[in-house]
Amino acid sequence: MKPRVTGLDVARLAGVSKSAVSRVFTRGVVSEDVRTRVLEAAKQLKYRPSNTARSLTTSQSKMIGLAITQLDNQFYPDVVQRLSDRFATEGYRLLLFVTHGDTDLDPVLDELLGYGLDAVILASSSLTAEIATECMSASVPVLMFNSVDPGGVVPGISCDDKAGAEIVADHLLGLGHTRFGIVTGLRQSSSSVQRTRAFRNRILAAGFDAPLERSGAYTFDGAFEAVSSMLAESEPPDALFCINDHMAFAALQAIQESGRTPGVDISVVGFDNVGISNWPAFSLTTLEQPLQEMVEATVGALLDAISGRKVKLNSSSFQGRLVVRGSTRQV
Amino acid sequence: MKPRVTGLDVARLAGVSKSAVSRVFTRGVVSEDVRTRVLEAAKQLKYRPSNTARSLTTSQSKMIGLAITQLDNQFYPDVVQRLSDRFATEGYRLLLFVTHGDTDLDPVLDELLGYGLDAVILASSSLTAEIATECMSASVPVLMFNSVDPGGVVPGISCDDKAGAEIVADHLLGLGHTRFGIVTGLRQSSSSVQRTRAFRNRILAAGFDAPLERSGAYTFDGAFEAVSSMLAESEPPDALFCINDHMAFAALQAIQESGRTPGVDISVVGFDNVGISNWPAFSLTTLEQPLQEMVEATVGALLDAISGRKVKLNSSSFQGRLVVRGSTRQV
DNA sequence: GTGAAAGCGCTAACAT
DNA sequence: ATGTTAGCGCTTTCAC
Repeated sequence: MKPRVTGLDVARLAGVSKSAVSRVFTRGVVSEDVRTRVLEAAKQLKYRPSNTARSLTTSQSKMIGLAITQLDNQFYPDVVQRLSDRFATEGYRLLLFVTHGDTDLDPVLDELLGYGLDAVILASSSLTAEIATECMSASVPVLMFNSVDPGGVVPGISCDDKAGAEIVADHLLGLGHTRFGIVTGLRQSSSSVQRTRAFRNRILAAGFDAPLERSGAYTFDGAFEAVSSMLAESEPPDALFCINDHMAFAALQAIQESGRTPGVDISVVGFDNVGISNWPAFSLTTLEQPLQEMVEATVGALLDAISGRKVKLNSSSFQGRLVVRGSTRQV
Repeated sequence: MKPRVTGLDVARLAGVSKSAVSRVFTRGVVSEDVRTRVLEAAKQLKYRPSNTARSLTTSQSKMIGLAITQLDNQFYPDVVQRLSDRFATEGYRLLLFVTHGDTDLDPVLDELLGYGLDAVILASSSLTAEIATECMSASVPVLMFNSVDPGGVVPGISCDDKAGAEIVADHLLGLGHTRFGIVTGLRQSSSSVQRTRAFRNRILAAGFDAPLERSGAYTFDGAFEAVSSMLAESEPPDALFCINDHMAFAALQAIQESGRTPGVDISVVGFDNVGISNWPAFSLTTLEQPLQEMVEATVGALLDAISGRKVKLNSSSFQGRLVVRGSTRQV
């Protein structure tokens, strides 16, 4: 239980003042002489400035809050990884708030605000609006990731769901499919709603029956169930659009289990292009989200907001691209 | 840019002193009357104690550092999720340090120590020893997760690799297999080394040739390559032990691509029992790590260390159990 | 039970 | 360029 090494210790050893030490570690103006002496003393003492104390004076914690769900959907670990990487190079770290459907929001809120985060990213489809407005009123920059605020007040970075779903529909239509099904996510999820609507409209506009719709609730089991039930219909779809890859994997397996072959008897398209989509076992045709671009935009926007360069964040959406693999009928 | 609401603001509104407010929010001794008035004022002002300021006085940040790699291996997101959940209920949050093979350690180290973390968990096979000793010398409790320090100085929570690998070997032996292969991880990874050694020894002890060994470098592609090359041998193995599930999935697919059927022509066993192991597409026989127990132990130990109840942490390992599925030959 | 005062380790004016 | 000073928002003796 040795007492913490403080800036004062370093100052004394280097024969300078506290402020000199501070300046060295904040890239302030210092003579080369002092700098080296301080650095030397610091190394000797193994001194590191306390981020906590620094936060108190600068009111910059160098921490970004990340609220996220569903780490079993590979899309999210990927998001975490990339956000963490980009922010790390900017000197920020992510403080994690993994939420569940049944998480009570209030305490989380208290915490979020209590930690003095420099910004908050909401990458979970639920619990967004409430927390977001609280953050905004506490003037903490907030951004939604991969979903958009229906109320239009919380800025968000997302994929162009409408355009993406239309590309998917067009692809399926182009393949000559005639009976469509769609596996949706959660009702409160903007992306699920958008993608579903856009897909449906496109199919209708092409003169076909409205797609069969079933919710997979964003879970593997839910989607498996949904697809199995669709396949049991008298006239099952010959083309399936799954709102995300995670559920598409379930679809693929439900189809196989029913004795059909994906890409032959029935086409399946996902959304995200997560890492395992290209595994031979799946070879999933999917609409790729430009994840790195989205992350880049998120980091950029938040950094702007933190530095005060740009007070008001605005939403932006990015265009995905279709990655055609074996799960859709070959022409 | 409204100024932060401070405890003093609440005190004034409630007509009490700063200390009274503090006591209310730290479960100190306060009269019921004061408590309600303070709470009332706090709510009205939307006051939350600053965790930063609190940290400075208490030297408890309520944050745990988590260093981790390989978020594309589902095992780790699962670890993150569970650790986050358990710690959250104890009032702690995880600060994330996602590292890569090429990450430069020094800056990460500075940060780790700078943030004033209450404890650190090292769940990445690399970069462990160096950081760990630094933490220990700064008297920050450290624990390795899912790997053990070869030097024996850093305490760790892990699965009993030796026992696990032996169970796997025995199972394969019991199935009547005769030619074995093993897909290893990284040389610097203790679990890889332990599992490999124990498996090999068991096979040798049973009177068979030493297993073919190939490194998959913990990556999908690496493992795919490794297995493909094994299958191209003149006498390919009829049973494969993959050091972890992530690589076992690659093995399964490499086998399929070679025209063979896992569970029929060749048995495959993994290690971890990650969420997708039971997906029909894989149906992977695997040695399940008692993850929740391990997490429980980690949280418990760290909490003890933080509170000072127990100064010296010790290592412990947990017994896994074999989950038999379709990827191994049916008897 | 409550308030006053000291101080956690740092940064940022302000002097010099 | 460097040192002095005054806090940042909180907890915690210490008196009362």
